[in-house]
Amino acid sequence: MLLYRINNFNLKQIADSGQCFRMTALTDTVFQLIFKDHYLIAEQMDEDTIAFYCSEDEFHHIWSDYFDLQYDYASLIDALCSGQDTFLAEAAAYGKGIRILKQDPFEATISFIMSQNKNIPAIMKSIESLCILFGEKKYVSSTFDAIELPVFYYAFPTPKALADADPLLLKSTKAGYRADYIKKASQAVILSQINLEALRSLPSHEAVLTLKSLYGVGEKVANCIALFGLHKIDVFPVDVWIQRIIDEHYGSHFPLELYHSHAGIVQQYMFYYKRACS
DNA sequence: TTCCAGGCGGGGC
DNA sequence: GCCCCGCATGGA
Repeated sequence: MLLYRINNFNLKQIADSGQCFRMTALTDTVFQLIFKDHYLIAEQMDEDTIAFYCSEDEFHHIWSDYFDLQYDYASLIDALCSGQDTFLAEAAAYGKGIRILKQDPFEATISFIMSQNKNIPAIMKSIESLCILFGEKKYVSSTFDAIELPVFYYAFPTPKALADADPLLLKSTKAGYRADYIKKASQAVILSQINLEALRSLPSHEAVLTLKSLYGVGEKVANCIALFGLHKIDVFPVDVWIQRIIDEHYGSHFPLELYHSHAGIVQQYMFYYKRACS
């Protein structure tokens, strides 16, 4: 176990922010998280202290980067809270513990294809079902005082597992019409028609354009993959919630140019605040 | 029960 | 380019 002091980091807000679908609450303050084939339990000890139940080595090599611990969120929040935009000031103050996770690009691709036209609880169920049916079963080796760990968990499926998936079994995850999108996107990865890792080195708009070449990936899903799977924090995904905010608070035009390099983080505060308060 | 959900592809203009 | 429709299915 490793105690880490950091500001602007709230596990519950991150888990509820709709950017990842495999982080769940075990208690009010304890959360479990699966990233690729890694399993983590973390606990919010107080506002500025997190307990990571893993080795120091695993923390430094995996979770420190995954949670974006190096980025200075405080400066951004201070700027938003003291700015002219009252809606954004409220949103940033409300969601000040959110961080943009550095998720796996393939996992983000499949997860956000699955997400289309579903609500967040339904997405989480479908993703978990997908992992149980097509992911590798892993066993948890560590034990911790006072926290009861599951005996095993399922890693996110590999591209090959989903490319070869039986269509009926895939549809049993409640993927519905998205099942075909998931299978074709996975096949594109297997056949090297797209190299998701290589997109990291491209400018955001080119990465988004390439992602949209996947069948079933449109503007919104491509933006989410870029933001959460490639950590392109300048992209600004517009879903029905964000569109509603823009219509209600900005006269149907959001001044994106004011936020350029970190528009994706701003978007997350807006999304989280609007959903929590509706 | 009805409406809505982190939308997309396709077809008609 | 824009608009509209159908799509599967669970949550609220």
